[in-house]
Amino acid sequence: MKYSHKLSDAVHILTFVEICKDGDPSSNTIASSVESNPSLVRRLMSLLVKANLLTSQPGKVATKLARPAETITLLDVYQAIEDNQQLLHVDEKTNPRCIVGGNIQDTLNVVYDHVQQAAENSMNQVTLQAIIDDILVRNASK
Amino acid sequence: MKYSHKLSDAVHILTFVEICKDGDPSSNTIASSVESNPSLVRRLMSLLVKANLLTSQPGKVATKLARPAETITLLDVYQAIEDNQQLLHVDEKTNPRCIVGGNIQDTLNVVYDHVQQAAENSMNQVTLQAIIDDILVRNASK
DNA sequence: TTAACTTGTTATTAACATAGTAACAGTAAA
DNA sequence: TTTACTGTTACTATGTTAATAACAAGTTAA
Repeated sequence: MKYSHKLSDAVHILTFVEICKDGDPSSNTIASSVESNPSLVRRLMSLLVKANLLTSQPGKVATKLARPAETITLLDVYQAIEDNQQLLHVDEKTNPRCIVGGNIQDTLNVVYDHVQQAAENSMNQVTLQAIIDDILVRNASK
Repeated sequence: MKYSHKLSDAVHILTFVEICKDGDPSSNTIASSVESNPSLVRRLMSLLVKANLLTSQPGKVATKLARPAETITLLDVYQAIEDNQQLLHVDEKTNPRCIVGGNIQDTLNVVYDHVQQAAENSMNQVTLQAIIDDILVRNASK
């Protein structure tokens, strides 16, 4: 798919768990909010648990944030979800016998790393709490 | 593809045209440096011409940069090549009747715009000339 | 003019990542 | 025991990109 929603859906899950913490944070309920299916949600939740952003108990509907929403950033979620964390990718198959083909990979890797750093810095400045607050404000002003 | 090489290949083309400007900038020659095929290269070149980064003449091997490499940035190439210019994408199919699903799209769009801006600022600071210089330095130190 | 080459474009196929779905073992609780 | 949930795996469907082929139109040289 051109438009990967994994990050957005993962943020959605975390947000839902916190905002509806007195409700029913089952994968079925969350899936109906994401308008996806429970299995997909569970797969993402599994990654979030492994990254220590969520806690859960097998067989029980007991999902909670593993730590306060103020301490979770968008970057945390990004790194938990995206197995390939690079936004830009070099072409790894260029002709090594050409001046350009033989060096451009290293050159672009450095450049792309800077772009990545800039994007990640931006992601690191957004907390889950800020996202939650914004959602609540938007909801209140409807 | 998970790893799109379009941007890298486009930079490769521009770099090749400039570095090998006294040589043969035909799509065949460039394709052998990119280790891709001439048709793919021509398609990318077509986009670069439309974006006023390259000039060419039908039927003639006469491809050149449309303007000095100092005035072309990675962002220019990115915007010329990537039809969808967003690096991150919101899930546009969330449940509007849920507090979270009904507001998270707007919330994330703002957040993602900031990330995009940070990435594009970084891309805008890299000129094609800087990339060319780096390639030449790397090549000289081999 | 012809022949060989190029660009620019379109169409088709192949490769592959992601979304969606189904299934099932294991756990918890009534 | 029955029900419901989690966590995981496998499979299918969908959609994007890479790769390839083909061809009209322009250029150059013989």
